[in-house]
Order: sequence, then structure tokens, then C-alpha cells
Amino acid sequence: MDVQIPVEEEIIDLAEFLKTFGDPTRLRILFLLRNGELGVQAIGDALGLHQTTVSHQLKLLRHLRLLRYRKEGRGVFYALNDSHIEQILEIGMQHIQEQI
Amino acid sequence: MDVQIPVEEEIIDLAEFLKTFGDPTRLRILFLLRNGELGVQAIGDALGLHQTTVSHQLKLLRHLRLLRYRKEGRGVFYALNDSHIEQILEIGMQHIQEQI
DNA sequence: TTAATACATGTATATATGTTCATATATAAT
DNA sequence: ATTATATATGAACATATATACATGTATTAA
Repeated sequence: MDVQIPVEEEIIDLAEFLKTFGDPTRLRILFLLRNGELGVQAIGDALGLHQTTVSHQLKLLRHLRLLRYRKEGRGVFYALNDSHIEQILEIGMQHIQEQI
Repeated sequence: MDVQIPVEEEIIDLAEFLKTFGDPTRLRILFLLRNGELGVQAIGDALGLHQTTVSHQLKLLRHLRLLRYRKEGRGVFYALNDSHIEQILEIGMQHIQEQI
């Protein structure tokens, strides 16, 4: 009994979701946010990135639901959206550390 | 006590590894191989891909250790390398299926 | 209202990536 | 040795992507 390959649309969505983990800047943002929510400026300062670079990446990360956000005053605070995100980071780290 | 962000080299390696999951063709190959090892031709036939397309992607997948391979006669058989691969596919599917 | 702060968006550009065509290599069959 | 089969590799091209600059929007302060 064969395991099914997801249908085209699911494959596309899954690729789009997982692709998001494939960039060093976005990974740094995700790892940083494991310590809790942060504003855009704070993320840029912590990682040495331009504000626009951060905003563009945050837009992607929230559209693909890796992050959620909360507006307060004139600030916007971003946080990891669910446990899937940390799970993938964790498994990925395990994989790259298993060099022979 | 803050969780550490991995060092630059680890971030780069992790991004390179996870980026590999971010393409529909490669995802199809990975899902297909959940049923067991297959040769290059068989993969192309099953997914309707050119032999060269498959070979190029397999090269990537094996270099980043998502797949291992085994030569037998004039064939080369590819298989999922370890459980991390299926775990990431599984978590990713959970994520995209959790639409509100 | 005006200025300041925080964030988002549009556009341009350099670089990366996926696929295809042409061709190479390796093993097996005749 | 020649031919056939299975896979790999190199190069070219079209498309996608990350970043930076310029600018827009929203909220708060003066």
C-alpha cells in the first residue's frame, strides 16, 4: 500500500512554506524570536539589518504564517506563530550537526 | 536567560539544508521515495520529469544528505537518508493544513 | 498643525535557481 | 569492439529572490 504524494496545490503551498526557512536572514529573525516577541527596529538592531530589509522579510514570514504580529501604539511586535516553526529549526539543526 | 542564535556558519548550512525543501520538484521526489528506494528513470517516469532534471535535483538532494544512494549494475538507487526528512515533510504538511 | 517616530511598500538591480539541450561517463549486451 | 542502457555533467536561458534606496502611511508628541 503506497503512501500518497500530496496533490499539486498542496505541494506548491508546502514548497512555499518550507522555502521560507531557506534564507539566512529569515533564519536569524526566527532564532531571535525564540526569546519572545520583538518590534521591527529591535530586530534590525539585534541583527544589524536595515529597517526595510527587516520589514520585507517580516511581510513574507507573516504571510506564510511563520510569524504573527500585534500592533501597539506605533509599534508592531512580531512573534513565532506556532510550535511547527521551532520544531523545524530544531530538526534542521540536528541534521546539520550529524556530520560524519 | 536567552536562547542563543547559531553562529554564522551554522545558519548558512541550515539555510542551505532547509532551502532544499523549498521546491515542488524536489518535494515530489521526496514524497515519492517515502515508498522506498527508486532508480533515476523510475523517478522521472513516476513524476513526468526529464532524466536530466531528475539527475540535477538528485545531485543536490544527495549533497545536502536528504538522500543516500546505492549503485547496482548500471543503475543508481536513491532513498531518503534519515528520519529528519520525513519529519520535516510531516510538520510542513501539518502547518499548511492548519488554515483558519 | 507640524514634526518625529515606527513601520510598510514600490522599484531597481545584482545574484541565485530550475529546466533544457547537448554531451560525457559507466556498465552491460551483442 | 560496437551498440545500447542508465546516469551525470556543463552551459545557456528564463525566472525568482534578497537587498537597498526612495517614499508612503500611521501614530504620537510638541
